[in-house]
Amino acid sequence: MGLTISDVANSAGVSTATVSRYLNQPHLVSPDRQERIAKTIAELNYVPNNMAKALTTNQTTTIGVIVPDINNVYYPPIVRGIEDYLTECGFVSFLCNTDQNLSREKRYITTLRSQQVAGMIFVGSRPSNPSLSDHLAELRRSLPVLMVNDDMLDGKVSSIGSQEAGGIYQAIKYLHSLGHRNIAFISSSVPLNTYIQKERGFCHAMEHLGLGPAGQWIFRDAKEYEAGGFSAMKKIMELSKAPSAVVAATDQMAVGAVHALLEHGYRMPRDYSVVGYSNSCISSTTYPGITTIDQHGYELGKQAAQMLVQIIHGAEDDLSAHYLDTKLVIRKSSGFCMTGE
Amino acid sequence: MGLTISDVANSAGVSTATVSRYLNQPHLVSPDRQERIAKTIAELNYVPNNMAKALTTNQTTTIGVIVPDINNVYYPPIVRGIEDYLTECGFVSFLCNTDQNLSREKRYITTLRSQQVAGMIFVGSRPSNPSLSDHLAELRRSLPVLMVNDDMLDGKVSSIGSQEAGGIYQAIKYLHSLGHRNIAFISSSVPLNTYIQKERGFCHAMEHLGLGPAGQWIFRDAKEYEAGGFSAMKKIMELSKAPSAVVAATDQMAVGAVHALLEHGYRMPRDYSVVGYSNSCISSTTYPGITTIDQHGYELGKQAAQMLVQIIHGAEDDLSAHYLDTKLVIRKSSGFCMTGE
DNA sequence: TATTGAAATGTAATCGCTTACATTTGCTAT
DNA sequence: ATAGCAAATGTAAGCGATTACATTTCAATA
Repeated sequence: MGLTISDVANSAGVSTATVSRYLNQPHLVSPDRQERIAKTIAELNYVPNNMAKALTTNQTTTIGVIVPDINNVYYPPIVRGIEDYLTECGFVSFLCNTDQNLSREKRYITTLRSQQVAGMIFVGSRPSNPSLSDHLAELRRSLPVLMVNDDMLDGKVSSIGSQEAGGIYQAIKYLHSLGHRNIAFISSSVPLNTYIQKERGFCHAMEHLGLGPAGQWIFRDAKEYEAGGFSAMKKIMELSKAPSAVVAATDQMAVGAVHALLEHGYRMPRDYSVVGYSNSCISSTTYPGITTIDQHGYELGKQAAQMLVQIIHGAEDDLSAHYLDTKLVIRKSSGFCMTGE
Repeated sequence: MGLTISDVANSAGVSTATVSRYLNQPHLVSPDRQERIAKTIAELNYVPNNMAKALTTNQTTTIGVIVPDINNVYYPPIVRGIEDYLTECGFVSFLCNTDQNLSREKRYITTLRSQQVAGMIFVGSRPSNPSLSDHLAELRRSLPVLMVNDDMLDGKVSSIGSQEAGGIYQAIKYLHSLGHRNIAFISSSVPLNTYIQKERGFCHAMEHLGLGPAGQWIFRDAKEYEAGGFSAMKKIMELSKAPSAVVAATDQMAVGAVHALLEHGYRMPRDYSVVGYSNSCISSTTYPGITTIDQHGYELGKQAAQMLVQIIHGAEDDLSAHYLDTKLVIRKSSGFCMTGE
């Protein structure tokens, strides 16, 4: 505890500079001293003080990871992907939960800046009002920043995400191929870019397939998650012209919808087909398993970390936006349309 | 970017010492200078360099949080609880995933030590071979350390956990009250303390209730999680003397068991009652919802962080082990025993 | 008015490390 | 033998903060 580089230097009978070189550029140290220093370090159980190193070199190997809520099934795979890649590269990550609360986010940014983080990754869709993200564009001017699952600051902050609109399109096309024609979309009125994107994908798909106008089929609830899906589904069931299939903007909403259906005695996929989004763990643990659009969260996180590290190493053509393809995962909540028309 | 305290001092026409005092002990600075310094800091958007502070004061406000896998539904609530409390106290947390891999854990410990963390929290049950945790007892000698959900180093490292044996006892008592007499327990042969504890709770309960000997009713699978529960349940269904209820050591195993039952056409709670452990998100999103033992993960995390902060501030009667009470959460997977005997 | 002491401020050493620059060592080429 | 050079090592300044100690300020008291 509290050993310093000069303790090691003294013990090994060399100068601090030599120890430091051994630690950072071993090839500059003669083999015999390398051995002596190595032995001393092991004996003393010396661990370099990274604070001092950071202070001299003016750079750290810490990254801030800002996430709405690690408790939301959506994020753990992404965070895990980020962490795994960063660890591989010798970085450590600070985890911060904002609950989508702007002032919490700003407070964290200040804290992370004072920690001299080498960069920050913002995970999750952002408010659709772009000015609520101005501070990120500003931040980007002095620090490597990357956004995951939101590209709305295009041209200002690099990002990576999944093809959300495309994923929903995929879902609709799949349902269409099963014979479904009346397809509802469960979204939320919470003003986040992700809902806008997915609704857009829904509208495009419906219109391309000649199932439009799509607007009438979009149901937005003020709540997100299960509760939102549940009450949106209740409204849908009351419609005189009921759809045979429902796509939800998130797996959680899909779960809520499924519960509403089960509660009414409906069965899937006989009476309704339900499709979610993200292939989070809950879509496979529910009964029936929910068909969903896999957004490859873990991979998303890994690539995000990779991009950030590239930016940090200055080896990037700067601003870019990458998109991962989504993949349809078929489970038991969806099937052929049984509504004879 | 890169502003220092002397930039602020110059700008404000005071010495660095005064600025530093303003930042740390404002009452030592006259009101007029406070105002001037505040204004300068705001104008310049100065953020103190915590590396430098850490170096001089020889203490940081960072905590290492070591978790097996943030992607496992068991941990996010705990981590979130930890993070929330730490944030409240002005700390930041490093998140580290070990996958129960000892060398990963040790590597992280070294990294965290070099980051001069003020303390570490180890989340999750540890291997039942106590010598695999010797390094934690050792670590504790030079650093505040706390364990969550494992108390096997009693007397060496403080800990907080849930009453695992008691929780299982609660579950058995509940099933007994519903008329169940033949109750199986799904555990894992992975050598973790948590399984040992829970099996112990199971045996106690069964014997106290006169349902023993309990050993014959314990089914251990080599796998954990859904897969383990699934195959354990398959074996249970093959028994000539089938139980009417099953308790699983984790919610994931319970989910696996439920799937196995559904696959065989059994219905819950008519044919089988199933109970899980931890009240993780999946126990409420499955169908039917799974009766489970709530271990209050979020609260556990909060109190863990609180204990660690106390240890850091030296305000603790040192080594202690706290246990949160568990709570039975009844859902649709359990009910009266329907097996006429 | 001179003295005193508390309050406010400043000066400068220090934390542990890196690194530019200086020095030493040990060859090679003349 | 010796200049010349590369490799290995050492010396010491500096990173941005804190803080012990020194100094200044100024109001209260004699």
